[in-house]
Amino acid sequence: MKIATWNVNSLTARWPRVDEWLETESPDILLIQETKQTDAKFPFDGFSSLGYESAHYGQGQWNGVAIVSRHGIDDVVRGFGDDDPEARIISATCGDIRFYSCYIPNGRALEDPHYAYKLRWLSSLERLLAARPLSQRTIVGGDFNVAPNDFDVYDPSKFRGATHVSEPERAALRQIEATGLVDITRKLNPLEPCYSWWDYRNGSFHRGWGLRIDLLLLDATLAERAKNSYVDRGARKGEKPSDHAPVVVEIGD
DNA sequence: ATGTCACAGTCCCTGTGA
Repeated sequence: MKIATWNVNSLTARWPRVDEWLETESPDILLIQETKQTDAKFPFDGFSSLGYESAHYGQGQWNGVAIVSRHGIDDVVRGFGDDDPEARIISATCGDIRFYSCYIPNGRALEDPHYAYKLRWLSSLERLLAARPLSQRTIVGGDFNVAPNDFDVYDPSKFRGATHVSEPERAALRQIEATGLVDITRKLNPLEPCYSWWDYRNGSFHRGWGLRIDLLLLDATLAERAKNSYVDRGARKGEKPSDHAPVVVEIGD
């Protein structure tokens, strides 16, 4: 089983790259964030042509999350079931695994109301995941907009006082992991940074100025079966790339 | 370098978000 998560930064703008990537890499499941389109615009037929079923929680101009699967999609749930107006989480069962595709709020700045929203949102995610059945095989993937540790940041000195690295959001992420989930890319690559996002500005990608903020969290059973995990940096190159690269995990039977 | 990309509306530029 090959599973990937990818913030595509507009599926409308990125469809040629997503189409090409699915043809080349042929993952079993792709978790998508920032589709930035309504359900009416979502390319269900395009995914179908590639052999995938898909489910989308779209909003329009901003946000939007999806699950694309070669193994069926059942029991789709959009949002937390609270009053959150933004389309940032969709979950579904594909085969015998429950998948969650998440786009955590950016936060903007520590003093911005959006940062408080980010912390509330992470708390909602923790509650949701803490309530899952112990027997449920689970994969949570997405753009967390949190770099778990300083090793996940190309130059921590440039991020003092910024979002993505603050202790409250890192603590919130640890609480999520404490429900029984493993950050599989870091577990399997303790010595490689594995950055997944590079700012479009400043030539950041070519300078290696990245952050690891896109994560795949696996329950302990799946984590034991995981063989390798990597960032597909090639997808960040070339014509009209997203500012994020796909993060992949391969799981044995 | 405050250096780019994508979106919608004010609609071929500007403001917002990332």
